[in-house]
Amino acid sequence: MIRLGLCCKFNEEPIKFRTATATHLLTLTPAARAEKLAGICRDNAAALRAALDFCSANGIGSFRVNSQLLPLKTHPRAGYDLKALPGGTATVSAFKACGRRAKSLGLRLTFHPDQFVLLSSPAAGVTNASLLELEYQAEAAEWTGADVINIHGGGAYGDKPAALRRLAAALKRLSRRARARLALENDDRTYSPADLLPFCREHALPFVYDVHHHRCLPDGLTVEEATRQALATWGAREPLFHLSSPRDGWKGSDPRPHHDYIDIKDFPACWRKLSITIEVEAKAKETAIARLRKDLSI
DNA sequence: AGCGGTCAAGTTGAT
DNA sequence: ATCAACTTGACCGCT
Repeated sequence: MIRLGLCCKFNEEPIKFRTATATHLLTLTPAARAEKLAGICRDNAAALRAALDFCSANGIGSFRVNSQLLPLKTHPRAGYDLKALPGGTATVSAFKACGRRAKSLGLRLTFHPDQFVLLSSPAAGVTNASLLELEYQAEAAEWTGADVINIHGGGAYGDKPAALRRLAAALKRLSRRARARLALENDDRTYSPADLLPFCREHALPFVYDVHHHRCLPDGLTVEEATRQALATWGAREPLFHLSSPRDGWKGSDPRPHHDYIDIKDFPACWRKLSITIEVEAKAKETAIARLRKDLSI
């Protein structure tokens, strides 16, 4: 019933995704730069394949793909087209093979663009860069069969309704494949479930419910009520939720940093019998999922 | 092999 | 003013 999801990387299992820095790449000749990027992308396709097989063999039903799968893909000066890199066509094929592999294993894949992807920003440059990044991730999602690209509401800029209006306008600029995968998640600073659920209903966007963020930024909704409303935004699709525990406990000075493991007391009782994906945001990664499976007896 | 400085990007709130 | 936090420390040049 419950599908547990691993986020981006491994704790003990030696599967690594590579990246690169723009500063270094820009010191290289164009040919050397292309070779370097080609090698990283090829290795990352192999790492993704290994990640899928590991998840399948270890009771992990979902894997979140790192935004740096194709590092610096949309960087203004170091950006590139994978197909134009040496061996790029074969690497695209390798990503598509990952998609077939995930499907045959029954694994769900997701993307979670990082904090710089903001569709509510008043700065046109920020929005444009965000749209470009979302289109890159949508293409990678299409290759690999990922069905969700999950982002936050972004900043409030002193006027939350105005920020949400800009977000709504930006949605119209997305391609079909990006728009069809987009989901919105509550954060722990600015956008609570109560802020985003009406917006998601209005724009037919699924809502990714992060219960840790909700406990850090409460809004009057109970966990049960937020859960119920979040489920409804997914229609026939499998809902996606997030779970983590506070590093220093709920009475610590800052409840937001994530713990290595999930404290089973933080697992909402009302989630137990749902058919959902729960992405486990615990720093001990697959080790934490193994422990949580034990605690849940699944 | 190991160490330390560095790394594309935005926004918020605690210090 | 600085800094940590956010899905994640990893890369790179030097010794």
